[in-house]
Amino acid sequence: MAWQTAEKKQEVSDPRVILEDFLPYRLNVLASLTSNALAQIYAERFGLSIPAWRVVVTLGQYEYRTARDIAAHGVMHKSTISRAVASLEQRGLIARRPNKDDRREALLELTPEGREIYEALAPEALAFEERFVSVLTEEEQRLLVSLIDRLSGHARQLAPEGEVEE
Amino acid sequence: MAWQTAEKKQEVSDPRVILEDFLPYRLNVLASLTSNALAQIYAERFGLSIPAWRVVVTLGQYEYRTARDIAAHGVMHKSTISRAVASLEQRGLIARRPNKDDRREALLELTPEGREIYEALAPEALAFEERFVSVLTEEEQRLLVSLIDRLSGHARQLAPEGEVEE
DNA sequence: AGTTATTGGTTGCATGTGCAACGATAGGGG
DNA sequence: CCCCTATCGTTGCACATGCAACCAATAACT
Repeated sequence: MAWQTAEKKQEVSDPRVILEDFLPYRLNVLASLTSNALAQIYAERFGLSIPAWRVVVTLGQYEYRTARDIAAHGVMHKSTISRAVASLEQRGLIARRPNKDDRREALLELTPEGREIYEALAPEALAFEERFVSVLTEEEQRLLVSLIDRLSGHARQLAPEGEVEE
Repeated sequence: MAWQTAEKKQEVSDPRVILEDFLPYRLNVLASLTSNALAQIYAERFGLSIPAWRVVVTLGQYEYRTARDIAAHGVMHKSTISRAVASLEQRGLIARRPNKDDRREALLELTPEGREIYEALAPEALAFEERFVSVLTEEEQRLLVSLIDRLSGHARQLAPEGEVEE
C-alpha cells in the first residue's frame, strides 16, 4: 500500500500502532474513498448531501420510515437527519405524514418526484458498487459482508450511547 | 441486523438498493461506529481531533513525515491536516523542521511531550482494536485486512482526483 | 535566464455537524 | 388525575470541514 517502505522493525517506541495494520484506520480510509466516489454521483447530479442520499435510499427501499429509524440505522445524529429531511421536504422530494398513534413522530415517504430521482439513482449506485467490488470474487464479497456484519453487531454493543437502533 | 424485517421481495420499484447489502453504506456505518468509539479514548483524554490523532499516530510510527504525505495516506483534505498540524504545534506536541532540499515542505516530528502522549495512547488504541476485532478469528482478521487492502487499492485507482497518495 | 505550470501549505468563506436545550407528546406510577 | 420521566424531533450555537484563492518555492519548457 505504498507510502514508502512500511518496515516493521522497532524504530522508535515500543507498543506501536502500525497504521497499515490498524483496522479502525484502514476501515475509515476505505469508507472515505468509497463515500467520496459515490457522492460524486448523487451530489453532482442531484445536489444531495450524504444524509439526504441516505434518506432517499432508505425510503426507496422501505416506503415508510421515521427520521429516528433512519438516524439510528445509519449511526447518524438525529439533528443531521432532521435537517436533511427538512431540505428534502422543501424540495418536494419527500413528504411526512404524522403518525396518528404517536404524534411525536412522522412517517416519511418519497413523493413521486422523489421516487423519480431514486429510480434514476439506484441503478447508478448499484453499478458503482459493482465496479467497486469487482476486484473481489463472489465468494470474497459474501465473506466480506458477513465479516462486516459481525463486526458491526459487536461494535454496536460496545457503543456506550443508547444509539442501539430501532 | 434488525430494523424490522429485511424482506427481499419486490415491494416498490425495480432496480433497488438494499441497504443491508449495499457495501458503501455498510462500510461507512462500521467505520463510524469504530471511529466514534475510538475517538472517545483520544478526544476525552487528550483533546485530540480525528485529524490530530492521525498526525500523532503517523509520527509515532514514522518519526518524520510531511503534512502532504499524511493527508494523502489518510484521504484527508490538505487544509484539514494543515489546521491539525497548526494546533498540535501550538500545543507543543509536534515540531516542524523545514526541508532544506525543498523549502516548500516541512518535516513534522513529535516533541518529547508529543511522544509522551503517543506512548500513553498507543497501548489503549491497540487494546481497543483487540476488543473490537475479538469477534473474529485470527484467520478472519487477516482475511479482512487483505480484503480491505485490495478494495482500497482498487478504490484509489478509481478516484478521479489526484489524491493517489505519495 | 525568463516565462509558465506545479506543488506544499495556509487561510477566508460558506456550509455541515455535534451538542445541548427546548417544545410537544407519550408512558408510568402514585 | 397529576407529576415525573422518557422520547421524537427542531433549533441556536460553536466548531469542524471542503473549497477556492492565494503565497512561496520548485520544476519544466523555450
